[in-house]
Formats: sequence, structure tokens, C-alpha cells
Amino acid sequence: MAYWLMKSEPSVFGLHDLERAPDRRTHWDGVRNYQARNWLRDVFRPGDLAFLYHSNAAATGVAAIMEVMSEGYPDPSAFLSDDPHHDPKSDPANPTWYCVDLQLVRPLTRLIGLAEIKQNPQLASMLLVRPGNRLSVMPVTAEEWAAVLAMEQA
DNA sequence: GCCAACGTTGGC
DNA sequence: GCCAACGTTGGC
Repeated sequence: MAYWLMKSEPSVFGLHDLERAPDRRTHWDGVRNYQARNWLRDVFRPGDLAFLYHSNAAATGVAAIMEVMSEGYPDPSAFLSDDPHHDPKSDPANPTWYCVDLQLVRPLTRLIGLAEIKQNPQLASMLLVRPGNRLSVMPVTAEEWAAVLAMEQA
């Protein structure tokens, strides 16, 4: 079982939206980065857990825990001409982009802020805090996962 | 809103 | 295949 971190701008889709979604479940579509695509397509498995991370917001940080509910499958938004994530170069017969389904497990009792995460020596090597990292989907180690959750009580 | 850092594109 | 220009991400 693997752990992941998924970034989303709360003004576009955040914890609030996930809590209101049917079954508190969503299609995590629109990822347009090849490294992230490879993980979604090849590595994500049902039962994996993922942090929901709020990016580009007044308060950035880890907001919730989600569970992976599907294997990776072709991202339908790539084929919709009126979708903001439309990619005319993606061939439905050989899709470029993949997505997964995620379900809310629970919100964290408080937002674990990026600044706190950067200050935690246990999380110094977390991909999230690597300078210039622009991945919107990234793996989290079991140790990092536990260290973030330990901060929830602080 | 600024801007640094990065991935992608496209000319050659 | 190189690499400069461009667009995007995302913290601040």
C-alpha cells in the first residue's frame, strides 16, 4: 500500500468541495504532468491513501486524508473540447493522461501548514518541500505520512 | 500581484 | 538534439 499527496487549489477544488461531493468522492482529473501521469497510470492502487493539500491559497497545507478508490484510467477531460484541461493531442485510442477516483476518509482536525512542515526536521526530505518541485501528485513515504499525522495533535 | 523555478515547445 | 522563449505553478 502506498501513500500520496495531491495538490489542489481550494478556490478550484478543496476540502469543502470534497465534503459536499456525492459519497464524498471525486474524479481526480486534469493532471497534465508526465511524471504524475506515470504514477496515476502505473502505481496508484485502490486502498492507497492520499493527503489532500491546499496550494496557492491564503492557508496552504495538508487538509484531509483521502482513499484511492480505483486504478488509474484514461482522463475523460482530455477529450472534451470545452473542458479547460482539454488536450487535442491526446488520442482516445492511446490516451496521454490518466486520473483516479478518490474518496474522503476524514478531514484533519486542523490544517497542517506548509510552514510547519518545513520546520519539522523529520520532513526535511519530503518531496513537497523540495525547492522548485512542481508536481501536483507525488509519493509520500510511510515515515513522512506518520510524521505529518503526528503534527495534527500539536 | 510578483516572480523564481520549472516543464514544454518549436526553430534551427 | 540543442536551447531559448514561453507558459504555468505556487509561495509569498
